[in-house]
Amino acid sequence: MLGSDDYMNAFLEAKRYLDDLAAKSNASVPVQYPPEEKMGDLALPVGFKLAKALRKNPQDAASEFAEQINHPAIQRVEVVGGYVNIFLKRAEIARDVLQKATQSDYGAEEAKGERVVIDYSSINVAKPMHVGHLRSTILGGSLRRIYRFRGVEAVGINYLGDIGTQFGKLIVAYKKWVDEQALEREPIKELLRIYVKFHEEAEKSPELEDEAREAYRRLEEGEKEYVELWKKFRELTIKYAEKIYEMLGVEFDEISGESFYVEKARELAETLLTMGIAERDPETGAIIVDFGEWGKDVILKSDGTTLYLSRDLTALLDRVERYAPKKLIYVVGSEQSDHFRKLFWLARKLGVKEELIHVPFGLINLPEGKMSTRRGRVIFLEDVLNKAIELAGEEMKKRETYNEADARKIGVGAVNYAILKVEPEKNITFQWSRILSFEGDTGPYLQYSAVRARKILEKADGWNPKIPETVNDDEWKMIKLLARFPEVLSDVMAKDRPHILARYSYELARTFHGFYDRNPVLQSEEPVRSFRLSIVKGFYNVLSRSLNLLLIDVPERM
RNA sequence: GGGCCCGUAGCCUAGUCUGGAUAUGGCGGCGGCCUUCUAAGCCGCAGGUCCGGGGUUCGAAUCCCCGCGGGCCCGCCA
Repeated sequence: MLGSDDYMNAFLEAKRYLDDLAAKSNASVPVQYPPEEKMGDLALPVGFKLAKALRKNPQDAASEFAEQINHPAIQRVEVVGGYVNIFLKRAEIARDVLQKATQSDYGAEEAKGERVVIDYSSINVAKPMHVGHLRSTILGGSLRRIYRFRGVEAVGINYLGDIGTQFGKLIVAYKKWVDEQALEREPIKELLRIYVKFHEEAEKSPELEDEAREAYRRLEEGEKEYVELWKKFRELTIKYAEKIYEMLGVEFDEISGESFYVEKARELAETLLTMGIAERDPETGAIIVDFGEWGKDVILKSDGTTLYLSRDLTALLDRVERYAPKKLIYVVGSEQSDHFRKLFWLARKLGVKEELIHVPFGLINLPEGKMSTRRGRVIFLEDVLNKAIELAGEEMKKRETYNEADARKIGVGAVNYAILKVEPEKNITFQWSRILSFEGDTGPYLQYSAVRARKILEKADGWNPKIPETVNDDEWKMIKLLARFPEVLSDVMAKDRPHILARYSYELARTFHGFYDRNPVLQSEEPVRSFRLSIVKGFYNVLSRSLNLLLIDVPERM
């Protein structure tokens, strides 16, 4: 299993001990974290289930269960109703957790030679990136980092939409209307301009559509001039997108594209036909697949050209062959759920055994409705990022901490966190005020807590690994949260949902702000000073790692 | 008509997989806290039919069924 866990610390070991104990007693209940400090550190609602079997009331059943609890890290046990509340030995746990959480590789795992392939961003050639592209791009980029940190070789693929009839339109438009100077300055904006112009003109002169079809046909046949233009569009797009990816902190291992798979997809469609998985439509001659209750789908058009289902299937097989991954992950909008269901079904028919995961996410809409690039109802990604950076800069100037590099980190951090913290399935209505907010549950709030921590560490000249006899509630809450970091990462990988890490990071930062406010570090007497410094160090280590995994950098100052 | 997703305070949101203690936080509102490590912070107050109705269960925001509202998809676009 991915993310198996040889990462234990004393806290998680105690938790696992209780898990096993509950499992053995025929009352398998998950160990939970009690809502309040006075209810202990871990809890097992085990009494209710045992009551029937033991013919006792839940309280007595829980008491009987509690008698067998015997673990060196457990201080004491309280039975309340059907609950067994566990209180841990704070100092002992703290020593072990801090020892581990202050290591820079805390939460990482040894390389196991496993591999995953992640498909994300996958933009269309010659189209600008808008806020709608944020989710796939950031979710995928974050997952790639998380897997890699956990010792899994994640291969990030940007699978470009680089074929389709729009390229016929684009070629016609280019030859008629392109402004070379504008193309030099802002290539993608110019390509968008002529593409929009094509549609306007085609309203008046429908023969343009025929020209475009003809141009596309010649492109597919490999006419040199057209292929060169197509290559140019592709390269300009990649260059343009790379700038945005760099800003966002998103990396890829491979830039691929649908065009790579056209020929093989055609062959594959024929193969599916001979295998009896697909059939030829007697009326049109197209090759179709009957998915039963999901309906039918064309995989090879009647004119012999391929469709995205056949190309995606070919690409999937190619990825399996080249990378031999444990699983293949597609971070693609939920409107394509049916597509992936069919794609995976076909892959299974062809003997693919690897885990196939579609990570779906909802739309990003504007308050006035759906985005539409052609109608100009769209918010471009670079505009959002620039605005966020500008605003972050203004905030810094108020505090006299302004510097360009940190303003960028804060602005981008606000945007990335705003997207990553939300459960992916939900639709998001894009609102400037929300994404540009720097207070409360935001990226800058997390960054600020990290900056505060680092400032303390910079001022400290050193400390000893000492643990005082008593650990107060603020300190203890920090210890317990730090202890959970490896478990959180495992959960994220099991579900392929980075928002779990975002929520954890926020809780950690919030807890730290409270700790910071009530517990002086540098001015404290030993051994409290050293202890708190270790907590700050562990916090900084874990939070900055979490932020890194969420594509957020920690500023120097803010 | 069919399929998938979402519905938790004025707004946004966690928890739903794996049922368990008075439902998590944020924004906005009100009230406190800067002579001590950065107030992008901290503390407190107000604010809830967890969409509705049934069912299962000792126990349901969570599981099942029936509805309602919103979004997306439904063979030669991707």
